[in-house]
Amino acid sequence: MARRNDHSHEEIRDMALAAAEQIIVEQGSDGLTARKVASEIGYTVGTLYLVFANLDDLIMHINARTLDRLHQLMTDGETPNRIEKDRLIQLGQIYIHFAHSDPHRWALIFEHRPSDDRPTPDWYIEKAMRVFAVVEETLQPLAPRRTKSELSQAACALWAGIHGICILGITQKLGDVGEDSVQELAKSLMVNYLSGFSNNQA
Amino acid sequence: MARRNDHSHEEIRDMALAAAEQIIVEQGSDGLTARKVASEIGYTVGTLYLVFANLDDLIMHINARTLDRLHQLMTDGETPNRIEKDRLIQLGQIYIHFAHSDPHRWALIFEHRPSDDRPTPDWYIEKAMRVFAVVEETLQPLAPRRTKSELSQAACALWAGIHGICILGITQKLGDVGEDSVQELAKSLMVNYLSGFSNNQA
DNA sequence: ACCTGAACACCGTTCAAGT
DNA sequence: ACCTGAACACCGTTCAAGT
Repeated sequence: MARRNDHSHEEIRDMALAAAEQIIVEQGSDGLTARKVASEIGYTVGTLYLVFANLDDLIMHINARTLDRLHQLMTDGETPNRIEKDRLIQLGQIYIHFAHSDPHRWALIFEHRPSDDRPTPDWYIEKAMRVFAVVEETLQPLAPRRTKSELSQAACALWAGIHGICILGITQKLGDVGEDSVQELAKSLMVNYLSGFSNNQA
Repeated sequence: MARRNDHSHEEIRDMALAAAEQIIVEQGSDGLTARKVASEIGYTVGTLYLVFANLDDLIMHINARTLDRLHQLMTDGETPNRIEKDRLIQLGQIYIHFAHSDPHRWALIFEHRPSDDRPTPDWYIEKAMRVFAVVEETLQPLAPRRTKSELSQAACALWAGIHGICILGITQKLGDVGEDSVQELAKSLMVNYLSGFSNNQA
């Protein structure tokens, strides 16, 4: 067989991504193999390598979609009149809920480590930054006298903190705690951190 | 060939762990395979399965050693006269420095996810708790009026926070920041969190 | 009794050869 | 031109068979 031309490369790409995402959601990253993705879309493995550089490339594109969805969730239902502090806490809640409701796709983002020879592409970094920027913008009104670099450091510390709680919670490294406990821990982190960050500004 | 009896199973176990750790340190977890470990100690793959249940079991034992070393680092050079707040910050520094100086072994602890059918053994959980207890004990004098459960929640939030910063720092998810920036972020997290946690107690 | 090594069921990745 | 499918170089894990 050969020369089927049933689908354009663009179409094959989208089909492969959709199939890969379904595998990830259902079985986690251990279940994702090139052969499975290929057979799911009715092509052979070789075809996948016509469309993606390798499996890492495919994973990166799944992660890009995941970041887009997360960004959507974080900016959706934005209620500008809300008190800023609540808005920040809400962002944390959204993140944690996202991680719990879609643990495999969420975990995939952090399982991927950039190798030395293939550095993270710019389009990917940009998507990651876009999510992060939401936090930074929300934090700003809460400490108006802080410099831009202080704010971005605070957003970093805070978000990494939420993320760490999420990880240890989901991977059960803190014992068998549910989403509610994780939410509480995150809230405690944010409230106490903000108390220091907002009050002690120049 | 067969029946060599050059080493007891105990000895083979130790040799295998040592060889595996060297591979991890030098090549990271991707480089760790049962065949490599076996050939490194002069036995065949099969022998490894006489001594470990599987590769996961072997990794768990490496992680146990890593946790022991981390605990050692955190309790070594304890200077009781030091101000408590500095001691806590020092713990954070030790953790971050540890992660940076031994990134592969550190990462291995968090790459391992407990599967449903093989839950984390008690002896492992105990070792993880022992590290965590150091944080909790150090935190206690800083907020003497907090309840035990508030303290343990705070230790959780704080430590998970440090850990999150560490992860995002080392895996370059915050851009290409060095150990110094990570240390600063962690310090910012601890100082601001403590400010809220100590001052707002009943 | 202790260990081997070959086998099984998989991988990611490549690329000559079919249509 | 487009895709195949067989090949290569690996995996983790098992277990009959050698000494």
